[in-house]
Amino acid sequence: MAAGPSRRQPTLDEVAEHAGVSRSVASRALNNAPHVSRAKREAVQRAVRRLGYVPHPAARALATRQTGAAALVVSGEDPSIFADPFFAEVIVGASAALDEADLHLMLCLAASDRGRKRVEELLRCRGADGVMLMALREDDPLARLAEEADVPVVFGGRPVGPAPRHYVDVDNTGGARDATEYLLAQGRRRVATLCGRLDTEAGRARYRGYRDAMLGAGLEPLPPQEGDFTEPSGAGGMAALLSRHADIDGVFAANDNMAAGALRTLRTAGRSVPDDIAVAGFDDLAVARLADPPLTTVHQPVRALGREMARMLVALVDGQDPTPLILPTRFVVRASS
Amino acid sequence: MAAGPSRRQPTLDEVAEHAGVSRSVASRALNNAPHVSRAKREAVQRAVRRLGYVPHPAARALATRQTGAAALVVSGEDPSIFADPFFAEVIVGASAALDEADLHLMLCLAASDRGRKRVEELLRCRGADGVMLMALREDDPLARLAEEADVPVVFGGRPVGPAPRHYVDVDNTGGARDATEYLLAQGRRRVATLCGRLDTEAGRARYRGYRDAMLGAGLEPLPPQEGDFTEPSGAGGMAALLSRHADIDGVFAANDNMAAGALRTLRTAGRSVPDDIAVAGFDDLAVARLADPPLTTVHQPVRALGREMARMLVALVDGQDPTPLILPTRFVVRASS
DNA sequence: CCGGCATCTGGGAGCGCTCCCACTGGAAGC
DNA sequence: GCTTCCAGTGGGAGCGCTCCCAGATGCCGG
Repeated sequence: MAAGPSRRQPTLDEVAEHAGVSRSVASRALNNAPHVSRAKREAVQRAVRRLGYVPHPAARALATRQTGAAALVVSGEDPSIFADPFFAEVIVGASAALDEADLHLMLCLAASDRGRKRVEELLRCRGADGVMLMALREDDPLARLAEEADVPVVFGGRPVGPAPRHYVDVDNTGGARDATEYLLAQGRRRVATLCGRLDTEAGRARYRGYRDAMLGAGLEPLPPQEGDFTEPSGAGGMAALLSRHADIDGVFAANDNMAAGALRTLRTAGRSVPDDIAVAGFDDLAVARLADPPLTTVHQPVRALGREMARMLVALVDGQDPTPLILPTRFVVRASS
Repeated sequence: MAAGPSRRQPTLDEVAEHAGVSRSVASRALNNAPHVSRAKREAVQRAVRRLGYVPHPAARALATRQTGAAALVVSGEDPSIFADPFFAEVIVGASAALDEADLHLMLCLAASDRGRKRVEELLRCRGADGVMLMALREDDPLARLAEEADVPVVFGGRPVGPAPRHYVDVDNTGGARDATEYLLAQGRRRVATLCGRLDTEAGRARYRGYRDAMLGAGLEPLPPQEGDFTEPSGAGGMAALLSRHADIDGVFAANDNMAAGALRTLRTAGRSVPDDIAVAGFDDLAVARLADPPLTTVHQPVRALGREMARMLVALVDGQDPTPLILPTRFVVRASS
């Protein structure tokens, strides 16, 4: 804005003219392509600097059929799901990796119908060179659309159902098993789980980990108390759990939010943590450290998840065929167990 | 992917041919422009559906000189700044408002040098129809670049220095004053502040609010203990404060993260909250409720902030000249005071 | 001394869209 | 009856870039 002389941006033709070369040569020089003499290459570079030339992305996109952008789509009918700091970390990782590949990041919160429609268009018209898909639920129409679209797609977290060709996930089952086994090793016997949405693969996989650990110890798994990965659902779930099984002495929550909710309910109920009941979570985001007591939890490398999704997408865009990636989790003991 | 027949997307010419009209008519029909007979308009719509036509964004962008996207730039040398849930909320709000205007959201974390350079390019080549700028610090080069760029710019939170033409902010000073006055009204007399970065306007404004309240009560403001809006800086700052002024009985922290850090330090130091020391924060994000004790804090409408930034930007893109907007805060009393 | 080859070079044809403009024909105005 | 007008129409010229290809130049070996 300002009193800025709103003069048109210089075009490649003008650069070429100033450098005394043809448009073709200027273009080649700009893209570090061969077949340009040293002298002309430098002349072009000088002209670029002098004129403050910046290539027009749309023109380039039209000619190359590449947009120079990757999209991160977060599904879910409620936009609040995105407020989970989990996604912020994913974005930090993805953004860094995309920066390295000189790709811009488009963020699509496919919450409203309108939002979903726009994502659909994006997929079909190649509005981005590639798409990262997250937080899909069972039968999410986005999954089918993505598979059909003629665009590289990477899933962040396996969707429910058959595994897609390209995805990055963390070892949900292993992490949940580790956590539950730890609780059992501490001598807890009545261990329940506040599981996450069972229409997500993460929710299911973490529940499987809990169940496997229980069965492995010769114990009967308690029926899952399902929540939606939010703090209130953890608090409510914990209350339900207490009323059904007054004698539980351990809880594995499918994420830290829910574990924090459980802590709140337990505090209200006068149960002491970890003396009466041990609590373990999953994620190891900021809330785990801030909770009182600090949460024993399964650390998942969220930033790396974002980074690896982006890298896989870049590889895909480059015509490679990367294999799915499962990132390891790390069990972290704090005061809640 | 799949076995998808990677056949080219249909073009507008093909739609026109199928509908038995010229490209011009098809274009007009598509854009709901006048001068198209009802019959042909419908014929075009049918052809669009039959062929599954989606306009090519780059071609459209090249012809109209509009990209159909708005960028949200978050500055800061450390990408972790973005992990603050504050930004997630801003994004939810902005995303919803942009959806309504049919604009895509590009997210730029201008952390690395590379990232900043790419933002600069974005600004100069009109890679987006408008730009929202957040988290600028004093003398941030992005501010100057944005002012010079021939692109609508909206600041999220006033930057330090002269007010820009277009910005949305919250009433930082008023909120901070409310909080401090409340502490004073409770009978606290030695009230300190854990202020935020003083090279940001939010940090300064909240400190001013604290200072004004103290002076208004005839008390001498304590020298600000500066932090960087993170939990650790709140914890460390609180420790420093305690060692310098053992007798303080109230603390206003410039945000909830720092207040949470303060709570942690106070717990360790054996000071009871709110009995020995009352604590108030700013933001009212999730952490405020989760803290123990839950935080008395200044609620700021973060999602609305994002929404209004986006709306202001849309207005700007539409050629209007909106005036700056200051959103009100709301003081929320919880157990920490 | 000339064909052959590698390196440069620039003209031109797109990429898929919008939009200006010149043209048509029928309704309205005198 | 004629002009005047305007909704409706399609041709064509861009938008700014890439990339193919034909031509030009220099240098080698035969």
